[in-house]
Amino acid sequence: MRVLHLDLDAFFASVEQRDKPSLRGKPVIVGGLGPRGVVSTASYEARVFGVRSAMSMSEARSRCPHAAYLSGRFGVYRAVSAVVMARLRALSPVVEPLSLDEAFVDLAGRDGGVPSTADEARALASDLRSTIVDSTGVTASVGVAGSKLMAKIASEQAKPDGLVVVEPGTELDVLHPLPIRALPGVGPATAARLTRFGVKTVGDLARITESDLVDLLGEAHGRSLHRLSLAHDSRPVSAERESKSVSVEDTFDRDLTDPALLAAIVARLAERVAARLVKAGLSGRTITLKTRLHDFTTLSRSATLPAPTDDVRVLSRVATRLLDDVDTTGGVRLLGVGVSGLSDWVQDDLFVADARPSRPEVADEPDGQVQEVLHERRGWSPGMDVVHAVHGSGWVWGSGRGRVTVRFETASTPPGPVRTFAVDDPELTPAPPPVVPTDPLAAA
DNA sequence: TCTGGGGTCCTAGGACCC
DNA sequence: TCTGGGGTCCTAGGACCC
Repeated sequence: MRVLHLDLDAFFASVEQRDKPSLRGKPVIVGGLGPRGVVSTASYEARVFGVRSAMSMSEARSRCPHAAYLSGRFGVYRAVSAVVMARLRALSPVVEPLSLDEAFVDLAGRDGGVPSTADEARALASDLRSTIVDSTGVTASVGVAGSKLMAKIASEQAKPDGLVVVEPGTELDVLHPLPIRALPGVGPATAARLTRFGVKTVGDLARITESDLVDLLGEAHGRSLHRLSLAHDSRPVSAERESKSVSVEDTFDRDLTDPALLAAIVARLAERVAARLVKAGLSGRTITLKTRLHDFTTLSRSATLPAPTDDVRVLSRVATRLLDDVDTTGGVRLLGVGVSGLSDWVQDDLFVADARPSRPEVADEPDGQVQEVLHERRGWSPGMDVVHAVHGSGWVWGSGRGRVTVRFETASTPPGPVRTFAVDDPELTPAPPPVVPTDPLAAA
């Protein structure tokens, strides 16, 4: 019983009820209040009416018109969460937060070590729950078990405001009667597939061979679900996990079509991403533009730079250029900009067009590094304007490993063809920066 | 007035390299 | 002019989680 899982009950709604006594005992729904909002958290009083997380606000309003609807105060939630996480770290230094309201704790890192009896585990978890409600005013449900899987399932069963300890040897008794959706990694699509094969419970799943499951769900998913169905779970609780991507996105109240407006929004999203990268001391190589169209189809377009950046000009340039590859004429409901391939350093000023390679020329590079040196000398990066002796003018679409991809534009047939060159192609040279258009958002 | 925003992980195909 | 296989990088999409 070395893993503890804690989950704050209806967290956002509980904080609101804590801070505003008139909301206590009443249905409270926190989420987006705009025309396209969804429910983030529903209090237990609201769940009685069938209101659930991720439900559209319009549906929530029709199910529970008398509820209090709130947009949420994330600064407050973060502060409450920090108090809770501190309490957990006081228990054991090995704490893995999953979100503001949830975390695993490895009790092996605790002073007294892993609790050896169920009674000891119960006493420990019970103290923790009291401490949390006393220090934050919100209740928590806790599960204690031998693995992450079982601890999480236990806390789910403990909800709300409860405690469940899974004793060693009883795992399959707890697990096998549950519906497959109880397993982490079984969402609507996987559940539908499995149901077609007559698999409804975790016990049913456990009777399928690993190779059949791999055939059905793919290598990684099949193997992992097979193990989980047998309560085999050796995933460690990991305190420090580095982030792999940073992104921002906005859904609009109505679909947008004006290309200049869309471009200005993308530039603004890029600014927000850049600000977050800078604040976190991160930079990234791959820039992704996400577009959700009027019919909810979602597209992504990405470009990878030769080296990481956190420069707002580069991010903005590349992201707006990626938008050119998307047909937005039918209307766009969401735009997003993300950065991945993160490092905790920035290669200074390498891609700034007007401050380009005053880079030291490296002599005597070993063969394996020649390509990288070419990258640095040329400084090709997506978004940069270029001229090619044969194909005319265009802009850099992507680059990597000794090649650079260029999209050529012509006045008559935008967008023009995409062609790939060696990074050191002498026919390919940087073009002067284009005239910056005025910001349509300023006018709007 | 169906369907947010922030993430993670996986797959598959093509390019490229050995 | 005949056939491979493995490995990495990149892109796009999808499932899933809170």
